[in-house]
Amino acid sequence: MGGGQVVTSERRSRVSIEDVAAAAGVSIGTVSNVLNHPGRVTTATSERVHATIQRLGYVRNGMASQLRAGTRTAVGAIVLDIRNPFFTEVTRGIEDELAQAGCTLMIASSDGDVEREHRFLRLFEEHAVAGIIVVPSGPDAEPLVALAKRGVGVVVLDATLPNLPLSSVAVDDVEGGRLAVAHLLARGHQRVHVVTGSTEVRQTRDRLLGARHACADAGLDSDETLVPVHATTLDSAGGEQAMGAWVDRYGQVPEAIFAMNDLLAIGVQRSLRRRDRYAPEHTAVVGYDDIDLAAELLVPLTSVRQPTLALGAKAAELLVTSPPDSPQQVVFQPELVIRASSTA
Amino acid sequence: MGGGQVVTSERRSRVSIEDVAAAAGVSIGTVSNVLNHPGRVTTATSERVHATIQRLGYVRNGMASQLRAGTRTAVGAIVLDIRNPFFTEVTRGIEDELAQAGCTLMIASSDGDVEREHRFLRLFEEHAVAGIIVVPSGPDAEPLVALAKRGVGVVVLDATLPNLPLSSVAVDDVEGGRLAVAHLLARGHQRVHVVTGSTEVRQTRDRLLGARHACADAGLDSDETLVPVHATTLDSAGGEQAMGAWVDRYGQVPEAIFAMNDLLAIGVQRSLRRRDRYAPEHTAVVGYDDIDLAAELLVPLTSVRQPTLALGAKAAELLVTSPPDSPQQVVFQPELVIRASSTA
DNA sequence: TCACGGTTTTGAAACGTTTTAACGGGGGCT
DNA sequence: AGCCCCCGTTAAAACGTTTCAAAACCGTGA
Repeated sequence: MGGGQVVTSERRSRVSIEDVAAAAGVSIGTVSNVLNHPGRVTTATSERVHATIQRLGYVRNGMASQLRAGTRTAVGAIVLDIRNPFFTEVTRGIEDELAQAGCTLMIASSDGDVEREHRFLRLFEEHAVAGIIVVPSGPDAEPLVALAKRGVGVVVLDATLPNLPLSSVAVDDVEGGRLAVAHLLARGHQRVHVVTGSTEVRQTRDRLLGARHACADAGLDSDETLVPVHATTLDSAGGEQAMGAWVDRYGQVPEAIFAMNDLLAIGVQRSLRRRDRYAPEHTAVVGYDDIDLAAELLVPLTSVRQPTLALGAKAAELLVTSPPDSPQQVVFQPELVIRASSTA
Repeated sequence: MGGGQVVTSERRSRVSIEDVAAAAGVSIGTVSNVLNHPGRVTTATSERVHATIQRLGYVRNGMASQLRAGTRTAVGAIVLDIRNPFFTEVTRGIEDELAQAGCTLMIASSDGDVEREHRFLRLFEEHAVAGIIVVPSGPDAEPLVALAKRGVGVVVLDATLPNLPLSSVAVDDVEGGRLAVAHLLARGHQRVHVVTGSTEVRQTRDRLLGARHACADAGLDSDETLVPVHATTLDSAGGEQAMGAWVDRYGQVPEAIFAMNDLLAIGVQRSLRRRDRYAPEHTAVVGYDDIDLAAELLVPLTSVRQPTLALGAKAAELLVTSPPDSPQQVVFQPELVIRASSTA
């Protein structure tokens, strides 16, 4: 052997377990044992094999390995928008928890597009992930149930599907919406403009419902009090565009605005500012998520805080531990963080 | 058939191509053909097979498929910090470009930890990705070269490794550092405190070098002009901690600060503000990356803008198109965006 | 010396696909 | 009628592992 590794410059096919076995003068099974059951093998052979592996630069083919052993170690996560700090923070919570179980996370962004979500679901399933943590883009949970039926672990994140056999982790969005709007009403505002994305998304619907509860609690007619403003995307550009269009159309600025997330709220602030129409003392803005930077914006943003890390960690925990036939539903409570944008 | 799908509640093993073949009354090969070479098969059988697939809820096992066919469709990306908007933006650029090639992206965050980076490199290689786009955490590129030698596509992102056989995409960080510090010096500052992460990271070293060039251009001794302040993490918490410790120790506030990224800069602003020592007219701050929110901070942040989307897209393009034996190195130019944090 | 228990090692089967070469059955052509 | 060729289909080999039953080994006690 000695010096044989120069021949390895063969670019084509990766070196396989068979090559290692041949070079080390043992059988394929032994090499496999060295890798997977170190106890079953003499330290002498173990060392020899390890040396050979090193020398040839062998790397186990995970496809084949998983195909045969059925071990699934990767977990997929589908979030609504990877650029939203809320989701990356949640992602962090998931990853930390998964690391303890020896799993790794691959992340995909559905951009709120049901089509894309389905594509990624299929992709992950084809790649035989151990499980999928998904923030649903639409109300139709049927594909998820089917997925679970086929034996893939599924945890629904940031949504509750009460009468379905799926584990889920969520924050009480009805309460969040109520907190936000109750705050605005308590400060004497008569009318609240609500900047939303698609109302297909459950978060939006629940927060709107909470907003209506707040109106009812204050003895107001919610249909008169709440005015929807529709944004096409859920990021700052979407908020800017939506509020800008509204202002341009009606020639005035709302007295109170509740945005479905902080990025939208920031977009709202931006659009008013660009038009020289932003006076925090005349226009109250409340966001949602309480992203890290909310406190340090030009006008610090009042926002509904969600326990992001805990949310992600719990989702991962459920995925890893909970038996598929007894799904569990966890709901966290949100918290209102009051800052200058609503109290100037 | 009708109603037969209820029996599918068989929880255990997923339905395989063999089951479909049996149920449809054709051979395994034919089912495979229906899936992969629709042209080779009669529309009649095709329809029958498709119906069966639908009925049984068959999903192709990607592991086995890739094992046999060698088709690799997934691409891995390892970034320094997934919570940094700069990287998620780059990620978006990658994904958009990859989508055109029919590939999908899985993302991992190394947190600047060489150990973690290696783990993910190994993981991706084991999962037989088509290629890996990596933002290196350390100066040692040897593992990457070895990886490329083994036939995995590798593109180095946000780093240039001139004398190595790897494609890379980067922004001229020397120029970026020069721009930032030249701006501060031009505004009459005598001393610039530079908030850095690990100097192992090339970005840091290059930007420091650029900073020194700026000093030289201004006829100043860079060792006297530039004062390093070390942060342990590259996020806002790291910046806050580092600058806070510095201020507490020396009892004064620097006149000019150049932070290695915007999150650090925001942390710096936060730490000064928390101590009631932040007066933008007395302390100039310049960040790096020009994240989306930089313009809308309490004190809008002067920053060095990098072409994030183009960066990601180019990396993906190189990965997909460039032949492994003729690596290509692309360098973009940064741009200084001046705001109130340095000109109050 | 031999049978024996225990540890290492081996060979072959299996995982679920894709692929290739062989196969059979119709036309169209002579 | 016979031949050939083409098209759709099939059986079997291959992909790179893990696993499991069986074989080889090794020192021991009889």
